[in-house]
Amino acid sequence: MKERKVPDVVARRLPRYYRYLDDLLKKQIYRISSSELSRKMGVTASQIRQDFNFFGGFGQQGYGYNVEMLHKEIGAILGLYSGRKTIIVGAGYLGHALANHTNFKKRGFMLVGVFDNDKAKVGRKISDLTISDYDGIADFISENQPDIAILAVPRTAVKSVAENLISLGIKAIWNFSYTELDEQENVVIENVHLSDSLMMLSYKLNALDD
Amino acid sequence: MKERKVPDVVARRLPRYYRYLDDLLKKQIYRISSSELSRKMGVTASQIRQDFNFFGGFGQQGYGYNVEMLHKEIGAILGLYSGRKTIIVGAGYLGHALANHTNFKKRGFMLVGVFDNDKAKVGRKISDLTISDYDGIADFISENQPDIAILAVPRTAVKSVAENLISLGIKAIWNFSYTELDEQENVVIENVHLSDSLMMLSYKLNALDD
DNA sequence: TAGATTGTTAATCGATTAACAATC
DNA sequence: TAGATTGTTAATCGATTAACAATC
Repeated sequence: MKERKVPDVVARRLPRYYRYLDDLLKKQIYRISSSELSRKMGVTASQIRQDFNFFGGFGQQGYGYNVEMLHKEIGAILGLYSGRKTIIVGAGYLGHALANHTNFKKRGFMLVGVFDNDKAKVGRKISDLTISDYDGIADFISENQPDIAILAVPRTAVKSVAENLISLGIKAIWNFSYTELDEQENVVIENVHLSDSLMMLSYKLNALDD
Repeated sequence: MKERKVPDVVARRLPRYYRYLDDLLKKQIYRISSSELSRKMGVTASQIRQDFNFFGGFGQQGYGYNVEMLHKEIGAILGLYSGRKTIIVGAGYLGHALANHTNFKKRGFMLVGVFDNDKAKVGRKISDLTISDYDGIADFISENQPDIAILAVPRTAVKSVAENLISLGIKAIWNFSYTELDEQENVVIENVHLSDSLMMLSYKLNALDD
């Protein structure tokens, strides 16, 4: 039951633990030891125990970990299943892909709106929602109070859209544009750089021949 | 001019350096010191110099770094601009989004084919390519010898498609499905877990209120 | 109880930062 | 040359691993 600040490196491992626990539940495995899990995940049992103990003792000596309980605890730490209202801004291919991302609902996020400034798109269906005009987003936000905005807009629009959303009360931005948004007081920014990932793949591919 | 093995943590910083150098060139800045760059990027100058020196001395005492040269060197380390032939498997929204990803071409990857097993999609245009039938992929690969495959297929199909592609000679897989592909001898796998990123955002949002 | 496995402390390893001599 | 800034070594810091006592 530690109160030390959680190192970033530990926090960033949580989603992966969560996925593996998901998997175990799907396979109806309800109990696991740190050493079994370490074999599955390719990390050390020591690291697993250290990591979990940043958040308190989830295990039991002589027994191991209860998968359901651990899954629930880590889900809670990650803030899942709290029904965060989420909107998507930008209904291009990426916006569509993200709207249809099934894990989304499964993780307890509530998609409540999709917006685009292209009048031709407004009114069309995306997943089970209707695309709304970006012009009306201020009213929508003040009425529905969503927390999270997913930005799938062209890079030229990102900065101004982000500023607008933040001024309207959005608390977290998941940004898929190449343009990196800077950290801000009281707003969570998560920049996804798909091209970084592709460059790493390329790097590893290059290294393969050495 | 070191020959030490490059730590993973250093390699994973390269794409970010590359992006910042891109930016500098766009702003017509052709010379920069480690301390200026450190201010821009929010890292220490020491780290920047250490990182670059894993790959050899790119700078000049008393002067700093030549941005164009550094950009080119890091690009080469990342294996960019080598015209790697790339195919996309799965022409859903995500496949479309990735095909239209402009950075893609800009980084020197050549998109040479898009495949889907849905006959209704075959023949349609995506970016400047025509969607081909997945049934013909073996012939295509043996003829064109692409290196990289981007997998944007449903999770149920990932494992079998990946195995098939590898057996046909694909050297690298950029996998967007939830199902994680395991490392393999002589094949580069890069798993993109979008939901991990969303979970981290959620975690940080949760932590905001503490 | 005996066996198993955690929680936690201590040891090791590696990464980051600081400092400065080399040199453009 | 004098000033600036790198490349690199040494010091510090933090993360990972090992070990084991606590305990279910």
